[in-house]
Amino acid sequence: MATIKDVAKLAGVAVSTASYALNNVNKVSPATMKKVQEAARELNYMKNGFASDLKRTKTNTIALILKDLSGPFYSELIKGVQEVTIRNGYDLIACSSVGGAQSTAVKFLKEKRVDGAIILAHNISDDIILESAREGFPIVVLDRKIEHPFVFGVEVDNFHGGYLATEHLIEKGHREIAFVSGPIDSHDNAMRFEGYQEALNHHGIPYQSKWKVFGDFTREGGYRATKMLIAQRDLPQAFFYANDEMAIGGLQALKENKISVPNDISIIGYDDIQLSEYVSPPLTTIRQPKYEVGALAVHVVFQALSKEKMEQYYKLSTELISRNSVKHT
Amino acid sequence: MATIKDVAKLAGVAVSTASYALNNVNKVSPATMKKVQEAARELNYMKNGFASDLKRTKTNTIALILKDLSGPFYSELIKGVQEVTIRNGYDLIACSSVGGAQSTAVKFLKEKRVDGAIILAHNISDDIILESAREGFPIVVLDRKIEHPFVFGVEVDNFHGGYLATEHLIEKGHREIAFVSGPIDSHDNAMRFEGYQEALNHHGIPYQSKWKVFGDFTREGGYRATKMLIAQRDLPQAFFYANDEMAIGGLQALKENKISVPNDISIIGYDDIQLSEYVSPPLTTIRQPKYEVGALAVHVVFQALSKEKMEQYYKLSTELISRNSVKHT
DNA sequence: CTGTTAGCGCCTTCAC
DNA sequence: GTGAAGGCGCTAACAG
Repeated sequence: MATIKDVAKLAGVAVSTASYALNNVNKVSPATMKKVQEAARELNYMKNGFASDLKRTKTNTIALILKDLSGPFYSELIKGVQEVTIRNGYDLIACSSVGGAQSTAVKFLKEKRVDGAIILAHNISDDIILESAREGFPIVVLDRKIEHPFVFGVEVDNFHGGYLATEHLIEKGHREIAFVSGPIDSHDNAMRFEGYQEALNHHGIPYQSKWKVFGDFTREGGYRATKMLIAQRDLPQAFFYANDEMAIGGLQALKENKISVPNDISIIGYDDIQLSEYVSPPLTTIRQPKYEVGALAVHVVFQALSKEKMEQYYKLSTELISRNSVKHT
Repeated sequence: MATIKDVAKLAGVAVSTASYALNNVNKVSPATMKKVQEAARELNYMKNGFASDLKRTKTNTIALILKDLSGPFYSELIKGVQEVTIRNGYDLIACSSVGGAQSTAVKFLKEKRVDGAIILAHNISDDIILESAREGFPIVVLDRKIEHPFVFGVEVDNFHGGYLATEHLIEKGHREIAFVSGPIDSHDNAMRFEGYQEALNHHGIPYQSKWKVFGDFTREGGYRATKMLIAQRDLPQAFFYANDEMAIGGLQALKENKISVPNDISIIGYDDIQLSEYVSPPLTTIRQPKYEVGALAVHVVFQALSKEKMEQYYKLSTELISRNSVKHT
């Protein structure tokens, strides 16, 4: 690799001059400028990004940390993040947190390889975030609440979403409503569950723990949870799945047992992923403003970076999307 | 930010000792080890990743460059890349090429911020790749062919896939088969088209240019292309869409015009994206071994990095997935 | 085992 | 407008 030194030598100038010329600092004569640029081209010179970042103690890039880069769920969110990042002249890299403490994500968090981060990955511990955030390195978390002057939160109102979903089911005449839960360590899941309980409560329906089953946010999990309830021959009138993936798994289980949705049983999901519209029957669900979450999150990062005073915590609202998996009355 | 110097000072040792201790180099007594670690904890020390990369001239991370981070298509591919990368103790970052020459992707390519790259983004020009690849920085391209000692190719056999799809349609009794093309600058698309022509040819069916329409690889494009043909009131017996997204758009157009698939017309897609299975009718399509492509691509990067002698070019095969969008005869 | 020291490649005062 | 020199934070000889 050619370095700036080589370029300077070939062009017959000092390194500093070469640096100025290469960075278009208005300090060098057109003639030398040209000489340097030609030398650079000839040597196929490329600057070493690290060296310059090191010197400037600033990377101009922010990281988006996801549990799993390959999930279809994130699509819209990423788009929001990406657009705003680029519009601000920053670079965006995405990295995954698989591998926990050894993951790429943690490395980026701890080793000052980016200027800020957005996290949606509940396998990254609070501790790591707490340790990493600091002045000049703001972190925004999308799936939890952390008290720290340099960590901010952007969240959708999962409590209200859970409430909405449950109330919708109640309004359609259902009283025995199962809640298919995601992982217990998920804050989002917990809030949805609380919304569910509150709606039950508000409508005078006692909460019964037998109607809470676990599905782990995966399709497979939703399938199994549903099968289990079917096997017990004690079905509720409706299912509220804490996310769409599980609902789709549940749909499958129901179909295999010739239980018709929504005639025999109503189901509702959460997230409004793309598939939900295509599944049969199309899934009634709670839509989250994913794009907005992403866009706002980056926005917050930039605000923090420019040391503006601001809220620590933002909450976006959800919306019920009514399709055909809930009985019409 | 505390630096290693501060840690050394606080622990009362030399920087080198601190460095050794922090990196678990088997060279330092348990006592000093402990002292250093405590000092580090107390100062909330975090190493500066750049500085260490700079020194070692090696980053231990590879980049996956995609046209659009938010596309659902890449899911499986990313998984393949990710698993192999991690298994080799490397880090993976994904970045997008939106923005062309100013994109994050190009920056990473040119500025030696990673040790190798995998590219699936046809808006990155061949020139940039040619300029960037070099000894110690191998690049694997997934969507084109480039001659360069340090760029390698992994491709699925799109020619054969196109042939397979077309032949399937022909075997089901269709002779007038439209080809809904993706963007002209897409190499993948071109190969699929050639496969289509070859199959026609092989079965003695003359190719007619009126049956080639453009859909741009988007759902909207497939919808419009299909509408156009419908408006001309001169429909083929079957459609071969160069990807599933377009096929799904086409399905929509057909449905709106009360043209039944597969009774009135047969359609086949390409890619086997997740949605294809759920659409109605489920889409017959060509499956690409996406996971394998990803896994193989990283594998090639590592081989190149370890200077093994190897092929420049790999080709994986495709498979027909028969569902219900083609007439059964 | 521990300390001293020379850079990695680049940017940026500071003199000229 | 240009050049010399210091240093960003870290690693890895090398010497003790």
